Amino acid sequence: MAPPRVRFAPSPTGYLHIGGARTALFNWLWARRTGGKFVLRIEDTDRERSTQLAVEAIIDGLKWLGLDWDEGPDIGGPHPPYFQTQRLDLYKRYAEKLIAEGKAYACYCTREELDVQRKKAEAEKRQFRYPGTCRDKPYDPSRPHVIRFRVPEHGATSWNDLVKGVISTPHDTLQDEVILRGDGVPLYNFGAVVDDITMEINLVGRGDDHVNNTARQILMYQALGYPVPTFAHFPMILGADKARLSKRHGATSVTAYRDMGYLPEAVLNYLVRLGWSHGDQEIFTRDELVKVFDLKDVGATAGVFNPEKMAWVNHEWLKKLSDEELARKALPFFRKAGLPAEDDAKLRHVCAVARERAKTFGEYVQQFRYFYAPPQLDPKAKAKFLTADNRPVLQTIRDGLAALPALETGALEQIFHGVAAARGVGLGKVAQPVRVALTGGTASPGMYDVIQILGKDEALARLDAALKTIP
RNA sequence: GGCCCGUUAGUCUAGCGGUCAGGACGUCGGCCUCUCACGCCGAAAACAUGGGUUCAAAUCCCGUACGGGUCACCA
Repeated sequence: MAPPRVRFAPSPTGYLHIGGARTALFNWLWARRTGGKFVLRIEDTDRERSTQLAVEAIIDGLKWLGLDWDEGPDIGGPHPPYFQTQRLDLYKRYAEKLIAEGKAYACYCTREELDVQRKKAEAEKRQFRYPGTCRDKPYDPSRPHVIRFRVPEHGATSWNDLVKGVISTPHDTLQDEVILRGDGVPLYNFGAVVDDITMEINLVGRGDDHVNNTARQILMYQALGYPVPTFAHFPMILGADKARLSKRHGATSVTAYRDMGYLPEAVLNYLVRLGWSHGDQEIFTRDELVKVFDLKDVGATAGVFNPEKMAWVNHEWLKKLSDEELARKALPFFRKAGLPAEDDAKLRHVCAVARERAKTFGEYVQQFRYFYAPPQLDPKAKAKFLTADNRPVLQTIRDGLAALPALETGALEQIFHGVAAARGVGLGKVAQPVRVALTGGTASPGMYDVIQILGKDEALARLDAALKTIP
């Protein structure tokens, strides 16, 4: 069998959506797995909504995820161009071929006329379908017209969907749909078919929402005299309320997750598990996926996007990175928050303690900004721990620290344990007041780490500041 | 509403006629412990429903309910 040629064909009407990213991922994986080709095509025939900005956003998103294409915009390929609006003559040629063979025809009905009929049908609670008014009218290119595809009136078209099995669509649910607008721009079903034919796409993997387009497209392949590709329809991604995932469910763009401090490996990993599985395995590297991914293992049921699990996956990936990698990747997030972080030993130490405690770089900044900015004193923590009773504890720790030549863990241990022993209390009684003084709150990494990260001067300054708040 | 697709714990899923229905996120409890987190141990939690077929059904068939998709000179 010829190596698969698959494609991702987004319409540039917005950013790269989570759902689109997964569609791209499944196609990409299949191509990489089988040694096939992955083609990127921009379906920009909706001129009202398509923008150059969106094209760039989508390309950015794909690149960030590491989903590289073998043919497409900016790199070209054997079947250019890769923007539909630059292929208009092609659609026209194919449409004329259909007209010449009586498989398509010009329709002179105006939008207004059709709207009237549609309204009437609606009023009568009838299903409106184009009645074939112009089916047998002679072709007069000089009159304003659209081109309609002639659909067989009887019978049904079926195909064996790679993920859903056999699906059949009765022809009487179809209509002679418009394939070319008055201005010569193709409609989705026709444009996609002509492009998939000319780009030699032999496996079409796309979202579930295209199932109802498939029969008409198959009819077009047949009318045009080309082999019908294999189809695979991936289940939808839903929001928590089981409605199709949309903005109101929260962040749905891939780049939003990038900006929140997710790793592309993690986003990919989470997405691939939504609708696909490989035994009990949860964490996959890209290379592993390329080895084991199979379209046959894609499930048929829609899945709910679960941000908590995605965060968990990201955490798993973050935990694998070295302190150096972590620091390098986290740096921009601290900077963006206006914090004076540098790619230095301090940041590496911050990341070392953050690694087990935060799931995204966004959380790194949120949870550990006190390493780079004055602590925000939590009133409840202050009331409980920055008390007159604890003054001697803070003072002793402060003096012990001040006398220390270097902030070695062993030395810090000695100070803290010494104070605890002298007062006959547990370490917690000593550490908590200090923690509040140093970080502003009652939850933080271990005290020795915190002190080492802050450095002697800053630690002393914060202890002094805390002592001043105690009457 | 017509047509199409789907239905295993709150969520993602394994299962492909005989399993104590497995794993993961989340939740709860415990251990560890200077707090938090990590880690480890443990718990609760699912085959939508009614009929068939079969010695045997989460697995096959039909109905019902529920959910989703789609019905444009959008994609």
